[in-house]
Amino acid sequence: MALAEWEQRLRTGGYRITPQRQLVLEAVEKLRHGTPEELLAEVQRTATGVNLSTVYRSLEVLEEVGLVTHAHIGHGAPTYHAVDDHVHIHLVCDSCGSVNAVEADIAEPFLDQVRERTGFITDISHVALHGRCTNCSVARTREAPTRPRG
Amino acid sequence: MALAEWEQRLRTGGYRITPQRQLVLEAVEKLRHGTPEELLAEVQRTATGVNLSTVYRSLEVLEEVGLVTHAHIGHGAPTYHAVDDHVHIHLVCDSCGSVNAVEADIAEPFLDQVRERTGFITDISHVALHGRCTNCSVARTREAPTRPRG
DNA sequence: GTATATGCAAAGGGTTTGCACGGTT
DNA sequence: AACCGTGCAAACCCTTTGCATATAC
Repeated sequence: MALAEWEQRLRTGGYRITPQRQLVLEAVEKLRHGTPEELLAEVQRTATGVNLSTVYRSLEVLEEVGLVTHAHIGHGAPTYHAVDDHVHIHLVCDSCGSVNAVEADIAEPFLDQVRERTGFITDISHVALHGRCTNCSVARTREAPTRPRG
Repeated sequence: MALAEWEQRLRTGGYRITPQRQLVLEAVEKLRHGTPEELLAEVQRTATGVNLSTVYRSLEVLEEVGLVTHAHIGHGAPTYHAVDDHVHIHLVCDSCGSVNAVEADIAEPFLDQVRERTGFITDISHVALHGRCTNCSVARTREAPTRPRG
């Protein structure tokens, strides 16, 4: 039988096909985005014996062969998602902690300019942008908002 | 005698003037940018007894009253700098780890657009952007570059 | 004198690593 | 059979916290 896409990718990268890697990939696809801990929880619904370090190692391999990516949203663990997912920029409010999103393509002119000036090719979705959401910037004109670390 | 600017700021914020806070602030200004560990080392050139947790607490207070800010550049500790410093965006290469910078104001049109669409006010210098520097994106057309975690 | 800051040590979250065992090829 | 991948436990980095003591006000 024909190998599935993900199997091909692993093979081509010189990696083996293992149940753990398959489960981690399926967890990423099912949850659409998740931290290593969250993915472990999902994986363990099927296979309780899987270890957190295996999830980390699997994610590293899956990312290496282009099946998943990760983004840094909050200050904690990164979130992983399947590569075919819709690309967006996360906007994290340093005041209330809320997370909003905008289409990544509105950054294109800016990123083109960065590349012209420096040659740097930016993966804008890799890290969330920080600042103040509408509510908190309005509130700020009245009184100091809450202040989580940034 | 007149209180220095930094003393005023602390007072106004309801904080006390302490040698530790002064030393941490001076370390930030001297190094121009540094991680908590690096700042501790600098502080300890003058006062060996100062503790790392005091540096963290001092930075938090100094940031609260607007004397310092921090930015997330690499994956490790954040770097602190004086508020009057030149504002720039850091560009971190996920392939070779190099860090470049561009003027923050080239992002203005983009950030205006983000605000129009979402109301979100972005502090673009707070987190470094990730991607590939000139060298590594050229090299990539020939062979796979090194791959530090992003 | 009283509230705040500090030092110390311990704990915390997230991640990586060494090693022996088990599974894939 | 050879090697890669896994589980486990320990270690790691960075940061926060509880508590007793010291210090700025």
